[in-house]
Amino acid sequence: MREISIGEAARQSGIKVTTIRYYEERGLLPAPPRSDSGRRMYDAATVERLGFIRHARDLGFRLEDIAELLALQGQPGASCAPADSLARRHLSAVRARIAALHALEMELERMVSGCDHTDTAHCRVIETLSDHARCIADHPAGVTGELDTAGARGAG
Amino acid sequence: MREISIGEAARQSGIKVTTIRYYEERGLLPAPPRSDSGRRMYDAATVERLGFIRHARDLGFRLEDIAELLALQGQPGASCAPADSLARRHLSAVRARIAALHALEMELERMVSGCDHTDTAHCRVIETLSDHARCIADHPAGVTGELDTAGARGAG
DNA sequence: CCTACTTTCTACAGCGACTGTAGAAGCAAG
DNA sequence: CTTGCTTCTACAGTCGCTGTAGAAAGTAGG
Repeated sequence: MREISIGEAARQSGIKVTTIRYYEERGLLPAPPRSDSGRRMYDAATVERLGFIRHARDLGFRLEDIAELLALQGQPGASCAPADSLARRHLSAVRARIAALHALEMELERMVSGCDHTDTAHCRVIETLSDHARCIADHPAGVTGELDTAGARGAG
Repeated sequence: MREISIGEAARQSGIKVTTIRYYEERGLLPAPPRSDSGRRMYDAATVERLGFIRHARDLGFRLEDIAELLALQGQPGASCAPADSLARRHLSAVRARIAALHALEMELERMVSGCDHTDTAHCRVIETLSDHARCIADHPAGVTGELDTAGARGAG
């Protein structure tokens, strides 16, 4: 199974053609050999690598971190401490994000459940937003802003 | 208290000067009158409006939705159904996001807890990523990709 | 008045991870 | 040959800002 086209690689990995090219540009994939007419020709190993990337992306890792994980994967003798540490840091970020979203969830719940659906002059939603008394806005969680796009991938 | 400078408005609302200008550009704020030398002069009502925006942003509403909420706020007789519906949709998005992040959290937990810290050849983290057997990657939650930046604001 | 510092102004580039567009070329089938 | 799909490059757009550059205007102290 040599000579896999970019379209075929996309089908096998579940990553779009344009995204594959983007990963190459960002250094996550080596520049592959080209056909006479200039088309990218991939091998099975590269498609494997794409699977690794997809899985890591689905877990919300950033491309920069994925590059590091790929590098670690390539050195079979090295300590796995960096990979472990990276994953743990990411887990912390995910948890912080969940906590922050829980706070939002609660305030949003209070907002919509308290609305009696008459008109905007008495709308709880508008009222809540207009009233900037202290609420989550004043202690905006310890979220570092790191984790943002996890899980937002389309189902293809 | 007429003639509030942009810097003063920023201080009072907790929104940065550059962000206020950005909101104006995006149509969330009306273009304010200018001083002789061309500087923006705000009034108390606009600072109130900024407070509304900040609160809504802290709750994770998108600027486009905030513009709609602001418009609704401005028509005291209108039905609050659109605002209510918007808030409910947003709450659903937040919940979906939490669910997706919970799935990530669990897989990340399995990953880091199973790692025995020897070397990358046996690292559970690397292994898990390399093995693209079915997992969350294959049923990537019903997250629409809508909600992403909520709560990621700095503590200023 | 002069200097130094701060604020404000405009306009544009950059972030992250893509997605979409435009226009050209290659390739396979009818 | 034509049609239609794939691939190519290069660049703009998404979202909600943030940062930069360079200029002008304001404020405080000497």
